[in-house]
Amino acid sequence: MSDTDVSPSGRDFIREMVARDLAAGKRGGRVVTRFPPEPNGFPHIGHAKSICLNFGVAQDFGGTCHLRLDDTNPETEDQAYVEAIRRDVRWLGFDWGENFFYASDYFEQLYDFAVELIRRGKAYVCSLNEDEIREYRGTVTEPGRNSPYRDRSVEENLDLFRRMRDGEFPDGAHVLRAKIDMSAANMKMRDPLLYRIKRATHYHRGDAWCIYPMYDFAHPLSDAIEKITHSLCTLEFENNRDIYDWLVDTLEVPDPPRQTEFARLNMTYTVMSKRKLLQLVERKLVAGWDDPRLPTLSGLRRRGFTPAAIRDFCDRIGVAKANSTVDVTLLEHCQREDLNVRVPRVLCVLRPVKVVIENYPEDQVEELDAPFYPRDVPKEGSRTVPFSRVLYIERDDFAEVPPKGFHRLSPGREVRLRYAYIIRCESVVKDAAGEVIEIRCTYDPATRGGAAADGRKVPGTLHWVSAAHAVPVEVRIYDRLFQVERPDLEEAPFEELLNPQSLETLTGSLLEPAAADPALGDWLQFERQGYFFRDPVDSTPERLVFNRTVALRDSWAPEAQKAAAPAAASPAASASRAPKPPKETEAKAPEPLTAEELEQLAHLRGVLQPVLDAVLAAHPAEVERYRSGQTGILGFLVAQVMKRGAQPGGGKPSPKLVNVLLTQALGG
RNA sequence: UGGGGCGUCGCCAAGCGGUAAGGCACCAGACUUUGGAUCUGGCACCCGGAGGUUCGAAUCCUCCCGCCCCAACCA
Repeated sequence: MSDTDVSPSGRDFIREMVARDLAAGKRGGRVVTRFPPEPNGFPHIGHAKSICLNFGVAQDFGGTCHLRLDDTNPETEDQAYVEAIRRDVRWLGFDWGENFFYASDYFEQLYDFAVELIRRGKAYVCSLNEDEIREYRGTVTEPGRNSPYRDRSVEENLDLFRRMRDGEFPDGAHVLRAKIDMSAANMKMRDPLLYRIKRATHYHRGDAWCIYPMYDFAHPLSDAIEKITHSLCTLEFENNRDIYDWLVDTLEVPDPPRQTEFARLNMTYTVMSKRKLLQLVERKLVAGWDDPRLPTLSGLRRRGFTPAAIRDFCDRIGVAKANSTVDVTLLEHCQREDLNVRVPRVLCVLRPVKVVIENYPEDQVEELDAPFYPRDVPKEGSRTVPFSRVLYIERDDFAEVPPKGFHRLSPGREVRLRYAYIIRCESVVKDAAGEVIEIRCTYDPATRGGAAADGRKVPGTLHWVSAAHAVPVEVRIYDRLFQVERPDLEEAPFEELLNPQSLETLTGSLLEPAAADPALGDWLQFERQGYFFRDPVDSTPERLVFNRTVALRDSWAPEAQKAAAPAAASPAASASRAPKPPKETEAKAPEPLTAEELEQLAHLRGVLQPVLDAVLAAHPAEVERYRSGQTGILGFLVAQVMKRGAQPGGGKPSPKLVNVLLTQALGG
């Protein structure tokens, strides 16, 4: 990208900052970012925000973005997570090229940095135990006390640190600490720990090390090693920035990277913390990391969410510093928008009820033409659907006693079967329990294809399948995992918060035969239902399994609610939305003009009259709005006059006087 | 409580002293062989609150209120 893209107002405050840095000639015009996950869990959509940001900023400014595993704690990390991270970043559509790194590959350099810190008298080996360290740290309101080991000589520190590395001491015997300030107001600066002794096998380095650097030490220096220019992280690291700066400055790292924080993503009806996700998986409240109800990228992928939709979502939520929780309906909207324009429509009856067309010949089968796409989707393609005497329609599409506003089938009413015929319900057959098990209908042979030749209006169109031709499939209807909007704010156990309807498995669904063809692709829209994705794990040619990615918008659902609970709709709800009285614009006592100003005013009026007239003439709408009481717009008009009204002498007119003149001109 | 950050529509979010963008959600209507899609219109006289500066304040100043983060040998 060229310099012309360095605009003062970017898409977000981070891009603005990068643009400013570039414009100021900082960092030799380079932009290098990094996505630095710890491989201790599966990436989720919150990570996607960070991935899109880091790779996106690099892309926008012609820079590069590294993928670096921040693997400094061997106890929680695993190679399996590394694979998941690599796969998911790639799946999202980003490419780190050659720039794939492990912080653990820097352990030797990091060790050297630590030695250098000791040499400069800026780090020491502390032999307090964990509890003592905590105690010496003080509290948020009281300063800490210096460790008794703080003044060890450089030689002693060098020797001890060397022996820590050599494995001469048991775990926890010593730590390396930065020598900063035990009374710092920022708790993070009270001699933070840099290294701890930990005999654990590292998934990547094996047993090569028994001391491991802490995040606060490893992260900034890994950034420095990779010559990162902009280190973007989430808000909870704001306090850590002081250490970051202290380290790169104390070690005199050339052209040091700088850290900038942004708000992490939260989303309604789900949890995002690794701890809670892990808990859901371990307690088997979900089927695994790739459970389609989880916000993990593997879960979303299995559910049928697409990289394009997730990237679009990340674009739309923005990047800012305010903690926020994004409405999951935005994600759903992005997904529908992506699939709408490219997915074939087919007919699938999720919960079937039998329909017999009494006047349709027993053994007749017709092949009816049906396009895959509606007229507003610019794609071609069609198939035929078999029609016969015995069909199935959706159970919900029939009501013996139709609620108000019901457009579907009920006794005596007509309805259109999509691409087929208009039928009328003549009677129903019930079982012993009184449940409708069969709907008896007649069809109108003159309506083949679904069009009523006589122009008669049919209120509803239903999806259907032919009993003899339909393919049985399994359909998994996924819904929000939690029934509360903000589960992260609740203290109740998961069991009470989870949505019992988050998964409904339908084993008796019936798919039209042509739709079983895998050549149609992995995504299908089941008309009037939603977008579905062939389950990549359980679906086989013999037993098709579809996951509902997202339902279609349903403008009947809210109506149906009202119809079901008519008494609940009280007019009281609307009362609170009564029109507010217009705010009293306190007519500030017009500040009296001085005699001098009065004199100027007369003069100004003479000079400015043409300008005033021109401005008022040029902005009739604004004038109208002013006259109708929207007086705030006066500022706009003043600005217009100021712009055009440079006086002959060159000086700008006094805005105060322009204000007065305008007010008068407007009839004030 | 000391320090750091943040408060603009139900949810996100622009705004950088001169007419409160946009999206999602919601509501109404048009169109419709998906109660889908699309289109049109409606949704903040007001920016956490109170003062102040200014011709003019969401933007500047002062005070106050609320929320988040920090006292792991986690990241």
